[in-house]
Amino acid sequence: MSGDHGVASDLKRSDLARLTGCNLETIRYYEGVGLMPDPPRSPAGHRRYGAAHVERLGFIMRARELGFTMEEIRGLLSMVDRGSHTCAEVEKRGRHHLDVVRAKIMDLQNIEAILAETIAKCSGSDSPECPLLTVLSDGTVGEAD
Amino acid sequence: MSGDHGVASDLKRSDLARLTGCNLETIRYYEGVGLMPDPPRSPAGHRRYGAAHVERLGFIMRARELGFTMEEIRGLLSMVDRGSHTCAEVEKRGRHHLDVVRAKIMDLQNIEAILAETIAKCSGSDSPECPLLTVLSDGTVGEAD
DNA sequence: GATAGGGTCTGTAGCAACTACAGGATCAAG
DNA sequence: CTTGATCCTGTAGTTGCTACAGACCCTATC
Repeated sequence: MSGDHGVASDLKRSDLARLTGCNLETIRYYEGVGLMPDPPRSPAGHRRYGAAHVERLGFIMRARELGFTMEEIRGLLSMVDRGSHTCAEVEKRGRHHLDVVRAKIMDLQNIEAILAETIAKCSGSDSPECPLLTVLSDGTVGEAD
Repeated sequence: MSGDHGVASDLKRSDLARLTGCNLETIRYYEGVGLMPDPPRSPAGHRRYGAAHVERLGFIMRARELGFTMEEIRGLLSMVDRGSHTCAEVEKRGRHHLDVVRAKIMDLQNIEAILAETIAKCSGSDSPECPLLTVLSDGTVGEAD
């Protein structure tokens, strides 16, 4: 090997998958939807990746972990690709996403409260009477305790 | 009209949709996947619903609002249909679902914390330097403040 | 009785965001 | 040179709907 500098620049798809933790097939999917660039190919047509691909896929995966949608990621990446990004714009998009995340948390907390409250009233017996079924049947939450 | 008793028992699909707030097409979908029974038909083949259908669809929609999956709802409904349900069993399933909901909340709260912490460091300027982009590029959260 | 406009019927395609397979080509080791 | 692993492509499946096309039917009006 000539010059082992951390990340080699002749990676197979499976190498990229292993290095990033991304699913093998998902790499091809991201290529198909335009999030990852079409990589160079070996003479036999096999994809060859380099350090830049590792970085880009890492970016995508971290964005996914933070719950960004593919459209949002596409937007962020294309700004960066064009070099036209500013902290102000990125922050704006980040805040929007944060709002969405907070809204989802609140939805789930509502659900959590109703479930917890209802289940707390369950007898756990063999009776067919069940507060949870009542809530589902009637929509009556927290009434007539 | 002969005897207007609250909910008529000769409802069209659009009536059922209106009464339950369910989307028109979704009713057909629930029928297709077996959550709703095949309703009786008018001579011309049009679906005719009654009070029992309104109740059942209401059950399904409330369960969906609480985040139950279709498989979970299918399980609950088939227990009730067979009359083989007990509060103990329903509670067990409810608690399992509650665990899932709580896990989702925790995931989202993690995301929320990282996003909020990172965005708080944004300058909001026209500079291309951006803490959020740094996090996405490097995965370095909350380091070197 | 004819017609215009709605509603209903069926099957099917589309959405997000992947994941998994089938069937063939290619590579790397023994 | 053969074997098994990996790679290639295209396509279908997942969850839970939603929406459309094109054909039928129902009701009201003239």
